[in-house]
Amino acid sequence: MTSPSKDPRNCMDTTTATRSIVDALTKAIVEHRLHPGSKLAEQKLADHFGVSRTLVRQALFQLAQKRLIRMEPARGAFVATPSGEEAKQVFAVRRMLEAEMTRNFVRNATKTQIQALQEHVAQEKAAVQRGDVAGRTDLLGDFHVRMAELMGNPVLGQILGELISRCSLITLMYQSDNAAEHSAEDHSAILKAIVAKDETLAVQLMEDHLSHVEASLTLDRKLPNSDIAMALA
Amino acid sequence: MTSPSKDPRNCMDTTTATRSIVDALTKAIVEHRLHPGSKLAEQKLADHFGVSRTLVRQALFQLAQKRLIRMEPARGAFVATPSGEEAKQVFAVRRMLEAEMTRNFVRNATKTQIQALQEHVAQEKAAVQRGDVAGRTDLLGDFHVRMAELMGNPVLGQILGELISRCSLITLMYQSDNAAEHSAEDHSAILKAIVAKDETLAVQLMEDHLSHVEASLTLDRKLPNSDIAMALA
DNA sequence: TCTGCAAAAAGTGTATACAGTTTTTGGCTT
DNA sequence: AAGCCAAAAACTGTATACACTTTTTGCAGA
Repeated sequence: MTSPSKDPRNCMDTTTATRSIVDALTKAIVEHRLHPGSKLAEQKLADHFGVSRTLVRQALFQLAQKRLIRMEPARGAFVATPSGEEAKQVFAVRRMLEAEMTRNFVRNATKTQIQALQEHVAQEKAAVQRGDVAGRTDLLGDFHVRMAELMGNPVLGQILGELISRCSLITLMYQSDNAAEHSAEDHSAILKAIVAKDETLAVQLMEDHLSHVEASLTLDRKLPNSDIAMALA
Repeated sequence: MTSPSKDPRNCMDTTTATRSIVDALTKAIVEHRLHPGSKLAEQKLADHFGVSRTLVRQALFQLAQKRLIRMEPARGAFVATPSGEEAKQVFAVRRMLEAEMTRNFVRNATKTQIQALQEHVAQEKAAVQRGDVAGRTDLLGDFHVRMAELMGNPVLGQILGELISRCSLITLMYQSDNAAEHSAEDHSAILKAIVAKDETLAVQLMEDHLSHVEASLTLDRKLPNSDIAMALA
């Protein structure tokens, strides 16, 4: 490349550049288009996004902080392969946060907010029925983030969003059967309890829901997929 | 502190370089040696740490993700000035997490773990009595992180650690009177309830403790300090 | 003296260069 | 043919270069 100065194609917004790479990679990982253990070579990503390695590296560091990838010194970045132990911890934290979140939601939610959740659940059901796997996974996770945001607590929303992203990796690695339809039903039941202002029931259903999702995984199993995938890569 | 000499040999562990900058800046912010709103010029930091701007920038991006600094496009990085609204949200999340954490701790903690916490509280009291402000602040926050780690849940520990770092900034900006001694007493009371295996009381005391810390702040006032400081900078 | 503006200085955003390390490749030995 | 070592290729880690933006400085005019 011998054109050092003016590049006519330089129309990319400055601060948005790194963020858009983070978002694209996050989406690819969460949507399971990048598998756990996959190598993320900097130059290849740079070529793909049409930027230099500098921006790719910044994005990779941020993803590492979100635990969606892991970086090994001098070896590069790989899509994370969370252990069963870590998976249990993530679910434990989610239960802590979401139980209390549900309690507060029952107490303080306005009609408009409840209506927003109802529309969301309707979308979930539609996605499940039309067999839209990608959209379904997205919506099922978004239910929880949406609830956090509706509570007017972006701090909670962001933490929960990151935990849910990690759960996306976890469910991919450890899923035994697909409990997605069941999740949509769980959400519906939780919402019904919220509408009825039954605080105790709503909290209980939320905890049960998360425990059920966790229980549907085989967290105590070996890690066959990722290790073999890496070994063969 | 003078920066270490430039070593021609590559003896610095690769991943440790950026991390050490993050840790140093985090410590400086949490220990209130860098005030909210202060400009963090990249070249100055680079000179101070004896590295290039590249590593400083990586560190700054990570600090921005931890919300300890904010980055404005083309204007640079500044120590964060969390709003009262954000402060309330952080405390709300802490209450959610730590209430449940305390409950689990009462149920599952071993004698060794309780003993570790007791030693920690003893250290707190010592620091308070000898008037060691920096060590005191550090230890008071660490009590909560230590508890999370003792539960065998590093995921929780990290999230809590980041929230507590943010609280350090918050207390600096909004503190009206110094409730540090009172915090040490609170910790002592919580621990007593844990030893007595009184789950309900321990949880209640923890919630009260956090509410008390939050209440000791004047979160609803305008932000005079930081704005003026920045305007005069 | 104060205001306005242009030039300079400083600073950020991105690309590229280069050194050191890891991985791959290819040939040589057994 | 299989295994092992050396050279090459690929890749990561850090520094530097350069374009563009913001801030400061200095001077002319009112």
